[in-house]
Amino acid sequence: MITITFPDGNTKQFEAGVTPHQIAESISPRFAADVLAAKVNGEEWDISRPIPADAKIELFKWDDPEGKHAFWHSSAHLLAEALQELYPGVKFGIGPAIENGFYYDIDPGEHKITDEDFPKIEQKMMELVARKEAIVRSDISKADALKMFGDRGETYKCELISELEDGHITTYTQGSFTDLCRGPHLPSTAPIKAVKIMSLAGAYWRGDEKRDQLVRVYGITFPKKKMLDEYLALLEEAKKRDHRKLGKEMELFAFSQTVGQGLPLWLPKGAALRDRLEQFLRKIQKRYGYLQVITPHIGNKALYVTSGHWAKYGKDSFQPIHTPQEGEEYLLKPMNCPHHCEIYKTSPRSYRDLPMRLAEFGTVYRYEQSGELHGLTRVRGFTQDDAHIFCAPEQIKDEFLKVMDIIFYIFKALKFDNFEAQISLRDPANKEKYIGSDENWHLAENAIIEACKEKGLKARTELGEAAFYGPKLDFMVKDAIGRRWQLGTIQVDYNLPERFDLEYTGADNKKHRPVMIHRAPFGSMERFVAVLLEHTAGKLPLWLIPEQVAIIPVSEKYFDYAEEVKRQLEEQDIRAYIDLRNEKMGRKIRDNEMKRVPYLLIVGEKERESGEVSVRKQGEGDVGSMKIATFAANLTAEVEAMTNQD
RNA sequence: GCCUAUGUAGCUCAGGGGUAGAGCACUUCCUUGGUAAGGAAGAGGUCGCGGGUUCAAAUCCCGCCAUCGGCUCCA
Repeated sequence: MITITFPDGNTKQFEAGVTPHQIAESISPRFAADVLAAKVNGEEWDISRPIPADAKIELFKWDDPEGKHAFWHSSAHLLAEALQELYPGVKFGIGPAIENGFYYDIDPGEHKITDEDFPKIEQKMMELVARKEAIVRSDISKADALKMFGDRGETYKCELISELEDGHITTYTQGSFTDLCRGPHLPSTAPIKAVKIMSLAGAYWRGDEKRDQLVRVYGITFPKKKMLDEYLALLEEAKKRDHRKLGKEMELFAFSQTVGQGLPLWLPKGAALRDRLEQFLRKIQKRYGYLQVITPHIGNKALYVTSGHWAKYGKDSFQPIHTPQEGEEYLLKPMNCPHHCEIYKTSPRSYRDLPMRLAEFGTVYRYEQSGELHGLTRVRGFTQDDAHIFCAPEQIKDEFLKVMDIIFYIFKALKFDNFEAQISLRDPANKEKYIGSDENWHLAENAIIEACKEKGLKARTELGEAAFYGPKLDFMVKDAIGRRWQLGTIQVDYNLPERFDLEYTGADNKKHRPVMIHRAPFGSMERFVAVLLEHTAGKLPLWLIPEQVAIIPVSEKYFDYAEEVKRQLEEQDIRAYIDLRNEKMGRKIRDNEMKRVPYLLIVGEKERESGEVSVRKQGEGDVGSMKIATFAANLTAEVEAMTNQD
C-alpha cells in the first residue's frame, strides 16, 4: 500500500501502481470523467500512469491550465496522426499546446497543404477519435529512439533526440503514430469532441531564421461542441474590438501607402485624444519632479557611435542621411537617451542635482522588418513618453518606486487592471554578455525586486531577459485576441553613463558615475492608444473620448437652441456636436448610440422653454432633463473624478 | 526579411476574358418629428501599381507595393 496526499493535506491509502485516474474514481466517477491531467510530487503525470510509491498528487480538470494543456497536447498528436495518414511522408517538427489550442510544425515534403484542406483534416481527426485509440507511453533508449525515428526519415526528431539524455526519453503512441514526447497526455483522444483547424503559417525550425522553414498548422479542440462555437463567437467579437478597425471607424488614425508603411497619420480626433493623454501624463510628471525637454528628430552618427547603438543596430536601421555639402552623416533618432545624455553633460553636475529627471514626448524612428508591422502596436515612427532619470546608485530603488507609482496611477485611471509585470534579470551563467560591475548589477536587480515586493506587485522573473546594459521591469497588457504587448517599461542602464562619461561631484568632492533609468509608462503613444481601444472596445473613458456629447434637435426648429447649448458646453471645455441631419430623432439616437457617444442631449420645444436639456446616457437610456449648466457641471465633475485618483 | 492568404465605391462585401454590382454611408427633395433605422431620387470606382498573353484583361500569367495571420526581430 502507498499513501497518497491530496492538495488539502488529506491522505488516503492505495495499492502501489494506482493511477491518478483510479484515485479520481475513488473520489467520484463523475469527477474522474473530468480529470485530464495530474501532477505527482510536482511532476507532470499522465492520469493513466501508475504511481509507484508514496506521493503528493494534484488532479486537473478542463478549467485548470494543466488540464487544457494535456488536452491540447494530445490534440496536437491527433493532428499529427491525421496529417500522417493524409499526407504520407510528411516530416514532423514539434507540436506543443499553446495558450489557445495547439500547433504542429511539419515539413510537408512534396505535399501542398492549403486552408481548403482544413475540413478534410478536421474530418480525419474526428475519424481517428472515433477509433478510441489509447495513447500509450513508453520509455526508450536513445539508440533505439534514433533508430526508430531515423528509419522513418524523421530528421527533425532525430536532431531533438540527439540532444536528449539517455534514460530520460519517452514516446507516446496512438494507433500508427508514435511521437517523441515528454507528455503528459490524455489516456486516449476520446474526450475530444470538437476540432477546428485555425490557420497555417510558416515557422522556422527551432526558431532560427537561417534554418528550414516548416509549415505550422494551428488548431484548437474542445471537450464539448458548444465550447467550440462559443470560442469562435468570442473570436468574432474580438475582431470588432480590433484597434485598426476602431481607429478607422472613429477617425483617429490612418495609414497611407504613399507616406510609407508603419508610419501612422494621426487624424484630428486622434491627435486631440493623444494630446489629452500627454497632458494627463505631463501633469503627473510635473508633480513628480520631471523636467520637460525637447530634442531634434535626427542626430549626428557620432552620437550613436558613442552610445554604441550604431555598432549594435546600425546596419538594421534606417540608413544615415548625408548632408550635401559637408558630407556629414545623420541618423533619424531611434531613441531619445543619447540626446538626453548630452543635455546632462551641458553643465557640471553635483550630487545635489540628482536625481535629475528629463522627460520628453520623443518621436523616434526604427526600421522594423516589414512583416512585423501591425496597426499602431508596431510601427516605424512613434512617440515614446520617455524620460531618463540620472541618479546615484543608492537612489535607484527610491526612483523605481516613484516610477511605479506613476505607472499604477495611469493604469488605475484607465482601468488597466489585468496587466502582467515581468522582471528581467541577467543570466548569471553568462555574465560576460552584460556591461557593468557585478556590484552595480546586484544593487540594481535587488532594487527592482525589493521595489516590486514593497508595492505588492506580483511580477514574473525571467533570467537572461535583461538588456545588455541593465535589468528592467516591463508591464504587458493583452490585446483583444490575447496577444501580449509591452506597454510601460522601467530599465536601469549602466552603459550609457559610461559611454558618455557622465559624472557628478559627490559630497566627498570626488567624481562619481550616475546611473540612468529609462522609463516610459505608456511605452509609446501609438501602442498605448491601440491597446486602450481594444480594452474599451472603443468606449473610451469620458475624459478621453473625442465626442463627449451629441446634441439632437427634435426638428430643424430647434437648431438655434441646439447651437446655444453647444456654445455653453464648449465654454466649459466640453466636446459637443449637433446632429444636423434631416432625420427623425429615433434615427439620430440610434446612430449616436452606435457611435458610442457617452451623452446624448435631446432638445425640443420643452427644453427650449425651460432652458434645459433632456439627457440620455450611453447604455442607460433616458435619465431625465436638467438645466444646461447642471449638466455641464455634472460632466465636468465626472471627468475630474476620473483624472484625479488621489 | 521569411511562409500562407488578401487587395473591387467612404465602409462591409458579391462578381469574374466581352457596358462595373449590392447594402450601409453621402448629396438633394418630400417629411418637421419626443428617446435605437420615415420615403423618393441622385452622385460616387483606371477593380492596389506596372508589365505580359489576347481581337478584348478588373478577371489569366509575371513583377512590385500594401494589408491579414504567423515565424524571426523589437535599442
